[in-house]
Amino acid sequence: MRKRATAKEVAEAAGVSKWTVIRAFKPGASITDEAKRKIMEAAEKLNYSPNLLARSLSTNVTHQVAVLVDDFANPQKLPFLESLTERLQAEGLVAMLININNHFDHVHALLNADQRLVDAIILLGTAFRDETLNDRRLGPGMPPMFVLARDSQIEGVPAVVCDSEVGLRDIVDHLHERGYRRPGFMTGASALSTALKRRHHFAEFWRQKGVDHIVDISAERYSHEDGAESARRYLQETPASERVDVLMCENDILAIGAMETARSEFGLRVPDDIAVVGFDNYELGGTPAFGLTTYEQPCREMVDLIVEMITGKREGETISLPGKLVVRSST
Amino acid sequence: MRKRATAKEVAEAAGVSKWTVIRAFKPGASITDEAKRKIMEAAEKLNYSPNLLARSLSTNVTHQVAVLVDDFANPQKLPFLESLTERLQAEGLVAMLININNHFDHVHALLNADQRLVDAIILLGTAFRDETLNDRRLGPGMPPMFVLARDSQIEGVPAVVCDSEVGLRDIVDHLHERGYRRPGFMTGASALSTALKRRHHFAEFWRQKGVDHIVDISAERYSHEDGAESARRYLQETPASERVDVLMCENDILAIGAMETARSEFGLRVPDDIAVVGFDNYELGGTPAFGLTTYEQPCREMVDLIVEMITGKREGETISLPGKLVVRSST
DNA sequence: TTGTAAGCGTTATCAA
DNA sequence: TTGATAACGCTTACAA
Repeated sequence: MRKRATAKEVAEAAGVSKWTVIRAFKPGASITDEAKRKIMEAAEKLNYSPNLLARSLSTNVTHQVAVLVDDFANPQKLPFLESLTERLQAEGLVAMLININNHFDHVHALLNADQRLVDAIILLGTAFRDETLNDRRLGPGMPPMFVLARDSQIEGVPAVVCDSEVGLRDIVDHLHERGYRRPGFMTGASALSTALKRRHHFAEFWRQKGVDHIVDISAERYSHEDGAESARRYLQETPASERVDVLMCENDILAIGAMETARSEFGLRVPDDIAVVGFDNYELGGTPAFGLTTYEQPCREMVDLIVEMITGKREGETISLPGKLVVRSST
Repeated sequence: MRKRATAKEVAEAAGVSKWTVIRAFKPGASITDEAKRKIMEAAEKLNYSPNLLARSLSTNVTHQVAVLVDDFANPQKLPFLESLTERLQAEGLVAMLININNHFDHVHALLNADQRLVDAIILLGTAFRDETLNDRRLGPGMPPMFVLARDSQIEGVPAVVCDSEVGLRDIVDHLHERGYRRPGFMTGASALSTALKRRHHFAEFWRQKGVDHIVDISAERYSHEDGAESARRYLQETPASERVDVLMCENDILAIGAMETARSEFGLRVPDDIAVVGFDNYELGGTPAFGLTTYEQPCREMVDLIVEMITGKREGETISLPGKLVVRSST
């Protein structure tokens, strides 16, 4: 077991008390330059740095934030993780990445984060069932929770999301203008509130344009294989004349899977035979091979807001940010 | 500030001493069933669970592992993060995700992990400069380090990597058999040892087949835009008759960028006019649009090995695992 | 089996 | 400015 130098040892080496050493490492503390110099010298020699664990035990602040993720198939997670860690670290916080996929019990993950005294818990786009938070194992004293990139109607849990209402209106406006009139909607896991909400807005805006019928297609999960598979099923069982002329998919990965199947297995031209729209603006959707029309989430701004809430620079509240319609060749 | 119940409070509620409470929460401890029952009851009522921070301070074991990542542009990071967190959590460990991109000082990240007393540090595919570890700020008592998915010739730092020698031999054998004779190699950041090594093996195996000249193309970073840009430059300044007939790219993302540019901007057919090979077997490379021939890293096995080393179930040593050639339509 | 004392390395608070 | 005391919540070792 490695051994770290302690403040006490540095104190002895520098000929002061350990409390003076502590002060030397505390930004605004009152200490003479001379004492500080001696201490820093001894500290460097002994390779001392404060033990953050002990500090946390005293202060009850860990500067750790748990980030719960359940869906690693969505490449959109990566830019979110990048921005999030970057912004957190800039605030002196560090992210504990917690995988809550099927293998793990969500409640257990929350309890574990609690036992580690994290300063906050972020649910990053997780398919969290609202009931989870009502589990009796979860006491009242949990760390503050925040939802990022997924709707939360959980009372008292602030969420920062991309405004699906504005987004879908923009999309439907665009599609209608382009002349599409037989829309379909592909969901990834339709039991989730986010999916339902997007589906709802999509239908609603089409209704306002006089289009009442939306074809529903559902994929199991948010992977391009599942997108491909559900598109395949739909195209197989639907004669060409009755097919949708535009397929809106809940995210880019599903859209790419659907688009690829339509093209390679059914010989359909995109967008002439069938147009495809995604959501998220995943990087590769923009390559010429796909040219996917999509809606871009304001990832950086969303992360900024969440981190401001966590650090207390901003009141915790649910915020919807508008994104940006990105029109490409698939529509 | 929220208040957690302590062992002492539970002890009072259950009418025992706090040490008995501790024992009730310690797996193999000697305690009567009756006492344990009473304690668990009181604990549940008070919503008590052990404070892991305090435990760590005493035991000097945090069950936390720092995972350093610098390149979030590579979607391959996601499956690695997924497997890694899954395996670590199965062992009762949790991952601290630390972003060490340009904005952050690598040495500082290491020191911070050290101050948090992490049990180990994993460098996940990071472009770590070997000098970093020689920084004088880094004392001898750092937590054990491990390199995952990138070569490390750092003394005493075990690495688990995909064997690039075997991989490149398989690739070159395949390409030669297909009749390609004018190979090119695209690196993402050629100063890195991994890139140099792959490039070296690629050239070496071609030499064994009697092909001595390799065209070098270098991209700035590992993004599909950079892959596209460097392919564009090369194709612009090279007459069709002198071009490579196969382009091996250091990873799939570069390959996809290059392939797309060749097709959409230069009207080249893949693989007839130019074949393209990637490395990693990134999920979307397999879609019909790309059909990218690539080499698959044994992600799960690699993670398994690293975690076994971390938990001490296996001696720490550098291990190269063979991957799997995945032949698709791009060659 | 259970209780006691000492210690982990810090911080907060107060006295000097 | 500095030193001392108590506390954070747990673990280990030992005694009852």
